[in-house]
Amino acid sequence: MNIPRPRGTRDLLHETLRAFLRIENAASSVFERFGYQPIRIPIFERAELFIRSVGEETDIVSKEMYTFQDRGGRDLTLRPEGTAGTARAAIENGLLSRGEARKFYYTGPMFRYERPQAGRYREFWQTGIESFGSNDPLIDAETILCAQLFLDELNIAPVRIRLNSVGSGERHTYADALKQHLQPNFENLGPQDKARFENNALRLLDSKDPNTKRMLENAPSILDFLSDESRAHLDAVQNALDAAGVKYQLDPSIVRGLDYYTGTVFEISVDSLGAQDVVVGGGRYNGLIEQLGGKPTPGIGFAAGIDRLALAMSAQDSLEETSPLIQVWIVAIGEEAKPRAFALLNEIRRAGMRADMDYQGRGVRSQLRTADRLNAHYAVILGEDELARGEATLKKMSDGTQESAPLDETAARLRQSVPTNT
RNA sequence: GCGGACGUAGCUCAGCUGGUUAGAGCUCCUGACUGUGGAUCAGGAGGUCGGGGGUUCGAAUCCCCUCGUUCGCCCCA
Repeated sequence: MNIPRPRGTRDLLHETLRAFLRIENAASSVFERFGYQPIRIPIFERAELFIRSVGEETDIVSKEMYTFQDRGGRDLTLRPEGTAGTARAAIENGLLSRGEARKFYYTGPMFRYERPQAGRYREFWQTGIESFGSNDPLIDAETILCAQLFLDELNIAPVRIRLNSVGSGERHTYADALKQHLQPNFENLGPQDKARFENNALRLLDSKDPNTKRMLENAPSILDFLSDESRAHLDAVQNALDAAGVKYQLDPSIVRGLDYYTGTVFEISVDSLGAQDVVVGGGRYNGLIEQLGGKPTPGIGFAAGIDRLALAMSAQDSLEETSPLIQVWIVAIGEEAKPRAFALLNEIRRAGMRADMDYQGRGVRSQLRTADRLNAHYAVILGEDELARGEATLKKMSDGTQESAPLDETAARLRQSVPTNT
């Protein structure tokens, strides 16, 4: 191949694309039931937006962003996630001035310069919701319910929901306590965990090093460091989830990587996926809007990975049969019949059916074979004989039966015979 | 960014320790069936053996580099 696609990008085709479209449809359907309205934001933003919101020290910003200068010398970044841009748009368009909570959902490609593997691409798709303006724990619970219904709608199961709270400022004092706990054994940590110890101690909690895990067994839990307010908020979220019958685990080791998270955080993973198994991640970000220059406004949301959901769907074989691409196939025989067949094709399409014909001058046999392969409901045969009678032959592909219809009634006849919902 | 595996036709793969024009199945096209699909049979099309370099009389096969995919780490959706 001469010019292959860039690493970590994909051409979406066939079943994969069908899965994507189904996921996007389920997303808007479910999200709108929860009162979210669609929003589309730029695919590139000023680099500064992500540095300020996601956090300069995070991996996403420090080594995974596609940042470039445009011809005017502006520093721009291909969006690595959707929350920052949505928050920016809400501020910029004055969407936060009304009293009630404002809810938005987005869908689109995101970009991160990571090492690709199954379920992780440099261009990947997310759909997500953001709710601004309320700090009610019920909104936290609702956000999780929304994610759950979304996954249910796609028949993705079983699913593991994990909940935690990182507090507002408490994560910092907790991180210090964690470091204090591990300090005596610092030399026993692996090189990777030593780096985490220095840069992002909370990350130690999901270390896979068995040695580190052992050292953490008696470590303090963030739950013990939450302020009364944070603790009460978390309790309220749990009560709401319990009341709604949601099965989840309280997991103090859940640490979200983006700096803007405060309080409630959660992740939903699917067992069938392997290493990249988190399909939904989200949480509360009460400081974000203010940080981006808006009035202090609480917020919460989640992002779902469409690529991973599609993988989970094929892994679970929950992709349903799709309707045939073509319902009616026109078979023209001979040069004189072609223009008339072409006109008839147009009428059939105008009558609302998916129809097509051969443009490669192939024989009757081949044309019918194509009709068969495309799973067309009908083949319409038009040759000298039919032209002479002013009729078309309608062949029902499922049983091979044929009937004749006057040319000017053919489209209407098909409209009645072709199954409507396919 | 780190470690491992893999890369032969559109797809799934074969090709023994390097040896003449690189194979099979499926798919596709044509015909048997001069205007009728799904079956069968016959023929055909389709390959820079991921790319580059090296070793050799000779490389799909051995070596190096590179690109890509994949598994794990990391990170995260």
